[in-house]
Amino acid sequence: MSWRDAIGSSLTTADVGRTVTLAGWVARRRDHGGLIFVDLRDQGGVAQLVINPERSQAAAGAAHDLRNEFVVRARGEVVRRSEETVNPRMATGEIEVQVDELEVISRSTPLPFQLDEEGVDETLRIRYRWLDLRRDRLQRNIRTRARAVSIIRQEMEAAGFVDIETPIMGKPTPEGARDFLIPTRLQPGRFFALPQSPQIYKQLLVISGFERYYQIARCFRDEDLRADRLQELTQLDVEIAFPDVDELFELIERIVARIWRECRDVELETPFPRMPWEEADRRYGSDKPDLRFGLEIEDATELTRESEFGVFANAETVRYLRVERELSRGEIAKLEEVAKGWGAKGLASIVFRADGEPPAGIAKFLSPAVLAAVGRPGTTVLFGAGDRAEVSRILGFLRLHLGRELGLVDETAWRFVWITDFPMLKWDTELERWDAEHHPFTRPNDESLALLDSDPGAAKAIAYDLVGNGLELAGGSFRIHEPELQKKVFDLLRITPDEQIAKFGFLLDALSMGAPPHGGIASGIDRLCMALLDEPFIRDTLAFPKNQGGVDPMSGAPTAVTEEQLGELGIDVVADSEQVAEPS
RNA sequence: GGGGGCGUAGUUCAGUUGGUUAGAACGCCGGCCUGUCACGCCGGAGGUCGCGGGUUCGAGUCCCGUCGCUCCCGCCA
Repeated sequence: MSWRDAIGSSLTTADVGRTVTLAGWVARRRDHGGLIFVDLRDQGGVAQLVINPERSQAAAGAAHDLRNEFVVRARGEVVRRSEETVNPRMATGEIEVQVDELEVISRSTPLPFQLDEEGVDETLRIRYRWLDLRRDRLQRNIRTRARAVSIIRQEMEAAGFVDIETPIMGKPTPEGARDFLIPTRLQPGRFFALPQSPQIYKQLLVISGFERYYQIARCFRDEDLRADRLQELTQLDVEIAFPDVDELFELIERIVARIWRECRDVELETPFPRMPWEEADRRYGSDKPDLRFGLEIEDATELTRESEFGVFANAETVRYLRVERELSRGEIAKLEEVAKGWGAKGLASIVFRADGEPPAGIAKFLSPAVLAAVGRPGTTVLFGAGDRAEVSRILGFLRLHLGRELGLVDETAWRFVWITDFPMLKWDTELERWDAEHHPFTRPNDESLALLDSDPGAAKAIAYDLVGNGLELAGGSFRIHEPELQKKVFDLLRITPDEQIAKFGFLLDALSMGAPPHGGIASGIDRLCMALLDEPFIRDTLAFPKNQGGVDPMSGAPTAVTEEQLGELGIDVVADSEQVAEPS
């Protein structure tokens, strides 16, 4: 009787006394009594066996076929163990088991994709996520994430923080990201919103006397997804009374260092360096600089002020990147295309030849003194000219692009940095008004208080981000605890007194009833895990992610609902009928 | 809202200047194999080339439209 003939019934007869070799033991899972592989190929298949942790000497438990065709239960005695690893992927030859009993529990249909295959279509992977999660990589990710969260809780508890839940259904906030809205049958025509963050609640809790609050909170933002951005994210949310920057930084550093130590066996150097926002913007064109490579942005505004090149002479800012290579015309043209994709008008360049030939590109418009200042033999200089913020942004993107393209990034490095002294406001050119850089409750530093009247754009906030390898891993600020100052900032943001009361009246009330100075920080755990796990996609730090369109290909959510459901809520769907889904 | 890339078998992909019955690997099905370990060997099934239209004697290949996925810009207090 063959293995297959026996499917659906017990295999005990044919296999009693038979010796089979376990094709591998996944060492990482040894402590969990996890999966191992049993080679039963002489009977038509390879089995993956779950060892019962209580029976370390014997193989017992449910198992999956390597091709995931059968679930079997086996029982037997380990007859040989070997530390030798013959096959790096399977870790073969480690254990041999004398199987006494083998029973087929159930069988599987052929799988929609092979688990040892790379590059499987995203939608397919998410649609069959229960299979995808069987991959070693995903198993590692999810288990490591759990360990990281456990460490976070241990450290927060040890530091005396109180874990407090806040409502998921709250008040819509027109500021900031778009809200996910929730209608309710009891109040037709009215909506709750899912929290973008527990920001106001945590401030209220500190005002209540919970002077050290934390929560691992779900946050929701109805914005476009990216490789490193989710609509539904999990963050460590922290708020304290009488805040101290050093204390907050040390807390986060302690947690991050312990996570990297215990999950990656990497010893991070703490404290992390600090860099004012202006410096990050000037040197790296970013508020989340990737410090794993150099290629810093240089300034040439004054140098080229008298230039014959009108674009430079008239520009507010001229900055450049000097690449340590002579780029070809083709390469430069390609870079220009890429830069135009980011909104650049062009990309002026000069190639400084190592062989002494005269520099090519726009060199003829620049004086020898300028050329000598910016160029080195065997390099290419790429210029950005125009509005300061725009030049900074474009060259920042270009720097990252070149870092990747030219292989400048030290992939083995861990470079964390605190970015501090963010501007408090940014000018919204479209709406022609000031907008909060962080959020409207962010406290200006003492020197900036006076600037709120005279030069709001120059005001600096007590706000900070933790950046790791170019990813924003945490961010926070001190908050405004004086109702008068809060109103003043609302005024600056063009929120009318009526709106202030309608939207934030309860916060202003709370601030007026004895609010201590307070501030905090929040860290996106999904992105933290992304960095921790070297995952290029934040999706793979989650068990059940959605695709880039915000759809769950597994369940099909979001779906249309019935007329009855809509009727109860007092909702009419009036959107373009082409775009509205039919109820399923 | 905008830009780039992709869409061919269950999966990952190939498909030459447009040219006969669209290929490979893995997977699947049948057979053989008592030490395999990406097992091996023999045989087999499986494809509306995303969808619609057009050009052409002839379209997987060229053109237009459309849908989906993906990466990016905008957006993400």
